[in-house]
Amino acid sequence: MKKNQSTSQIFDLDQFLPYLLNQAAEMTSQNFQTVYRVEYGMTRTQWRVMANLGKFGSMTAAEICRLTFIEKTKVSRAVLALEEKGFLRRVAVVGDRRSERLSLTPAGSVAYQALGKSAAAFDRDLRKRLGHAVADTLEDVLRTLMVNPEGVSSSFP
Amino acid sequence: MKKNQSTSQIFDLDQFLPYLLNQAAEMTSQNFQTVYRVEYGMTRTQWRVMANLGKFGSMTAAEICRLTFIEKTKVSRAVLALEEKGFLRRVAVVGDRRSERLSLTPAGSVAYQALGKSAAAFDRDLRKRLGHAVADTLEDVLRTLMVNPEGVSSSFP
DNA sequence: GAAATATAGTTGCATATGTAACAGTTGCCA
DNA sequence: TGGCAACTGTTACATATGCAACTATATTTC
Repeated sequence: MKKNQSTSQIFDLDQFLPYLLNQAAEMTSQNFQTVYRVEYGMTRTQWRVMANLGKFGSMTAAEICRLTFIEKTKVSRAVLALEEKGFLRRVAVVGDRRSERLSLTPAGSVAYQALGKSAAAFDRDLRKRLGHAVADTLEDVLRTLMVNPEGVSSSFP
Repeated sequence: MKKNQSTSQIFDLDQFLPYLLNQAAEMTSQNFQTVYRVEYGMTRTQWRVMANLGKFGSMTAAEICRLTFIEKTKVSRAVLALEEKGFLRRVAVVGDRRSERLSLTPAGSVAYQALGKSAAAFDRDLRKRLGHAVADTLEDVLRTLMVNPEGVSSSFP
């Protein structure tokens, strides 16, 4: 691998936040993936949807979209898949026949608890490797970022 | 959206680093995506590969994999696509006939410069929205994380 | 209160991706 | 040397995803 000296650097990848975040996300997710995949035949999207339902109890698909930044078609299909596995149920929303309130079934909750336990163990392991100070800082910053999403998706390009 | 009080929380999504990183990555990447997609018909993977070649001048596919945590088949296909667009060329490595040294063609460099310019603008915009202090902290931590990947992919599960 | 506009969610189709299996090459070491 | 393990990169096939278009329902606006 040879460093490129020729071009005047307008742009340095190492400072590009979306890129850094992608790397980090990929790096940290890659191993946990095998847990929900081999044990429950779930995809990342399905796990993410399940985790949100586990946390919030019940939500509509649109709420999941807004909260997770996952595309609505991806959510739609994840919901269908989770329903077919018997992990999720839909209940009509009174007063709005467009949307449905989603929640985990008992079986879904059991799976969520089990996965959650693995996830917690994975997270502890990860934090140990990163160092607790770094991990805590990272968590704070990411949470700040999550809390202020308003501007992020607005004006570009 | 109704908060779930019933289950004793073994696991809180808000503290799960891989999840937070995924959200953040998705959130920040979503808009920039349209730039390389509509202007060059490129995918995220292709852009990531190109950006690395732009930065490092020349690398093998395996080096890209190690550096970016992108799967080798994904890299393989991105390389093929970039080659077909005329953005990338392969040169045999002397002394090892398994691998090829990859680099951008002049056309590829031009595209990279243009995308880099857009990316830099996007990043400035993002940092402004996050606040510079937060953005700088985030960058530092992510870079720290990148520099110490050794442990991350090792022991779990 | 009718028409225009916005929203929730799904579907069709092309494309991208993941996993496993593979071919070819190299390194090791007995 | 020979043979086995490790490595680089590609391919096959099933699955997941992205985008646009669509249905159905709500909301706004005049």
